[in-house]
Amino acid sequence: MLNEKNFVVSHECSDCPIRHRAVCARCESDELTRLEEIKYYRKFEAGSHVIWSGDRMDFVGSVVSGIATLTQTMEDGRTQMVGLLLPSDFVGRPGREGAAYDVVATTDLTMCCFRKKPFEEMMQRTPHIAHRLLEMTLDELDAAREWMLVLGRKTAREKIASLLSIIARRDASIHPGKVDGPLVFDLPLTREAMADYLGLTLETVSRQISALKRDGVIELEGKRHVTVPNMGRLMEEAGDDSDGGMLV
Amino acid sequence: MLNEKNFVVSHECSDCPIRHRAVCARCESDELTRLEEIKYYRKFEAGSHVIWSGDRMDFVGSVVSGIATLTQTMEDGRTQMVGLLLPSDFVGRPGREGAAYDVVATTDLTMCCFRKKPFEEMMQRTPHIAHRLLEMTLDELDAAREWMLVLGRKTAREKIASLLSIIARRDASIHPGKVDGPLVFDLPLTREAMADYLGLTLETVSRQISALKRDGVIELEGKRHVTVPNMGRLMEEAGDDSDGGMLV
DNA sequence: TGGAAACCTTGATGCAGATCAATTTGAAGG
DNA sequence: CCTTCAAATTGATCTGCATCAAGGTTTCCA
Repeated sequence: MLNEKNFVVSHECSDCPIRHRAVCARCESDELTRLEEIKYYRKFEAGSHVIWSGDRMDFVGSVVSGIATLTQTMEDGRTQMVGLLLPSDFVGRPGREGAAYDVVATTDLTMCCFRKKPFEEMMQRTPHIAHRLLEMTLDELDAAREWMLVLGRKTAREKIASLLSIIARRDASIHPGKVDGPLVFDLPLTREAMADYLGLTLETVSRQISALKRDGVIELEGKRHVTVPNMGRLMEEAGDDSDGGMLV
Repeated sequence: MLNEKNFVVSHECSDCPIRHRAVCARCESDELTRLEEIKYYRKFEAGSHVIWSGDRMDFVGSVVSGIATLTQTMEDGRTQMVGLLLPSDFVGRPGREGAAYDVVATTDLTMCCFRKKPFEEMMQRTPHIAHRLLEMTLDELDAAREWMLVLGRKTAREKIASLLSIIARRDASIHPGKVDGPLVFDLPLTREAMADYLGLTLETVSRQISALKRDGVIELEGKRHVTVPNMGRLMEEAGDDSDGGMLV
């Protein structure tokens, strides 16, 4: 299971986002080397579980490519997505034994992982890694709380617009350049997964997407390919105050 | 405004929860002394703002007594509570300039504060403080995500039961002893504040509380004084899987 | 090339919770 | 003790989303 250790990349590494987002913002190169020693890659098929809620979780890591979701489920089967993991997002709970949620790959997924024990030891030795993790956890907390407003107070149409707006902005930040003009992207989620994120049913999601399309807020080609001709308009529909912060 | 600095207490201090919950789990006494030097107390009247969303926030701290809430508001006035601060809870975002939410005292409130700058410097010098903060932030993240399930997927009755169950458990952990038997506490929130937490209207909150009372799940004396004769029953009503974790 | 399975759309109907509207309760202050 | 005002309750009605149901599309594999 835990194989592919000692994967070596150059220190200018660009294939592993954890270097930039999670850990190595200000790393010295010998720290990088130590990280390389405990680093390995894992691949998951679309639909498979990365980890089950409650299971022992012996790694931390970040998404290299693909999409994963964090979900909670009640005994009777009602489920709520509590997080969306896009490339460069971090997963893991340093200092915690078990996983708190199901982590599911919704597309084929590659993750860059570090075994938890040595990662935690490295955290002890290099304080700025702990700071970077605190930073990231605060970001996630902000995103979760922003999402509480969406779940608690927004209408179905606003919820859909909020989700599209998040995905559009995330996508735009991954493929930079082309600052203005229409945004184009593919929805990485099924209607059902969107419903689980938004606290709706898949039928309502479908209807509201059709409505936004009918009203010219978005254009759809097939079921997944979206064009947003006017991002400002979409954000108005989401009920966001003007340019708002990054979610998720 | 920022006065009462250099408040001095003995190192066996029991009046300031930050010592135990936030910072000083494993402090050496000279670190405690340094903390004493930047520590001060602030009092707020019921209904007043501790901080406004977006304002510069130059302190961190923890609740000594009273209740505060974290809320977000949309332009049209819809509001969603995103956190509930009970005694011993920590507020503050080390490394962040501004406040992300309104923090409002819902009862008279006393906070134990540390000026942010020196607090952050102390964090640099004493790694276990950073670890403790990461720990606490992960707890808050869990609570926020647990609450996303409540907001997105639970019925009004389940939402009320969930909130009562959180408050009951928090209250029980503050006043320990009396392990079993009925739990008794006072609701620290108005019906409207509960509605803002639960994504409901105050009328629905009132109706569902009446219903839980009618069905014998809780007993009410006046509008605020609650007795829970059977905690297990309340948690069933909340839809929680058996004994579940601590929220908030 | 055809058939199955997964995914999506659209329609009809029902209901939980919102909204609108009176009262009632209870605490604070004169 | 009476007045006042915020907080809470309760009722009547409305509506947005869920639910139930019936196709339609796309993908993939035989």
